[in-house]
Amino acid sequence: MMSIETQFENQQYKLRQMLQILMRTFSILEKEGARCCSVTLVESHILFEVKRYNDQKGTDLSLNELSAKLGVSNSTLSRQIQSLVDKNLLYRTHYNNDRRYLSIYLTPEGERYEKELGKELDSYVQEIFSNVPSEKRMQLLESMDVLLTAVEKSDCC
Amino acid sequence: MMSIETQFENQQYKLRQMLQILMRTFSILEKEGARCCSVTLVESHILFEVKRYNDQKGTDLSLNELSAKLGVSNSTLSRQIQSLVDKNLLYRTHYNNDRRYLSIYLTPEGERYEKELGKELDSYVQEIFSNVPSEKRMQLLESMDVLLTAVEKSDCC
DNA sequence: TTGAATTAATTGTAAAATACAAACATTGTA
DNA sequence: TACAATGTTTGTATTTTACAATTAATTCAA
Repeated sequence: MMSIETQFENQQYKLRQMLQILMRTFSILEKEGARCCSVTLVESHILFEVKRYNDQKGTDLSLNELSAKLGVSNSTLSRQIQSLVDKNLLYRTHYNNDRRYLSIYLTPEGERYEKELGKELDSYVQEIFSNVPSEKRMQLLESMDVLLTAVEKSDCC
Repeated sequence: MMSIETQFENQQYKLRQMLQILMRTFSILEKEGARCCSVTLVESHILFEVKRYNDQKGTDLSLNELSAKLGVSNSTLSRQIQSLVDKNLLYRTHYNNDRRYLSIYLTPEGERYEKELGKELDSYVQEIFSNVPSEKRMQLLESMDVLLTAVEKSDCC
């Protein structure tokens, strides 16, 4: 009979393994989806995050904030943004109240691309979701929500 | 009142978004964990996958199989493996029954590294899991399992 | 109010990762 | 035995990346 502590450790271990496998699988899908829309993985992450941030917060995102969210260095991000500006997918101007900061937001074409990318990913997720027994679907969504909330509460993330 | 179809679409959309955010967060943790153990992200994925495959299947992994699992080209993987062999973390020999294939497996030191990496990630997951209400934990584990099973069934993955 | 310290972003540079195509090695087959 | 097929490696060029130094804007303090 396992002790409560051991059970807890096992659960964590299992969760970690599942997360690892899931992450890898999904990152491959993301790469493929991005390829289809002729952007790189990081570029797709930028488009996604800029869109999400603008929608949710109603304000623009600075380079510093974005690089922290994406886990890349400022210099890398600066060049990636340049590339997206060149492709006419992003606007980048200086924030008027403090001209050190950037205001980054999507061009109309950037919006289209972001939507396109999302659809590409949705089609993968659709397939996966269709393989989830229908009686488990609500539970899955709820659990993912619980997990995300926990992630947001955690200092490590 | 939403139609059933629209509800279904919304669920997928939500699942996709949650997966995207989760993936990004977790990949940053993985990067950090790998850094701590002075390997790159891809190297850590190699160690993880080789270990997992050997444990589960009891046979060694070929380069072709591994590159498909990790979503990188053969040439990239070949060099990454070389680097891990140089660091004495991987063995790479030719499979005797068909000497075209490689047998890849962890050295004792590789095993230690893999375990170390796992612990690093476990500590992150531990924190996240501790922020999941205890009455939701079993459900979360079950849901992740369901999701993984669905992923494995899906052609796109 | 001016100059130093602080903060945000960019750029110079070098190293690492990556993919494609060609080459190499081994095995299967006509 | 020749040659097609399969798995891996290597040549090459491109891309990505980070660190450190630089530039630009702001804040703070004497």
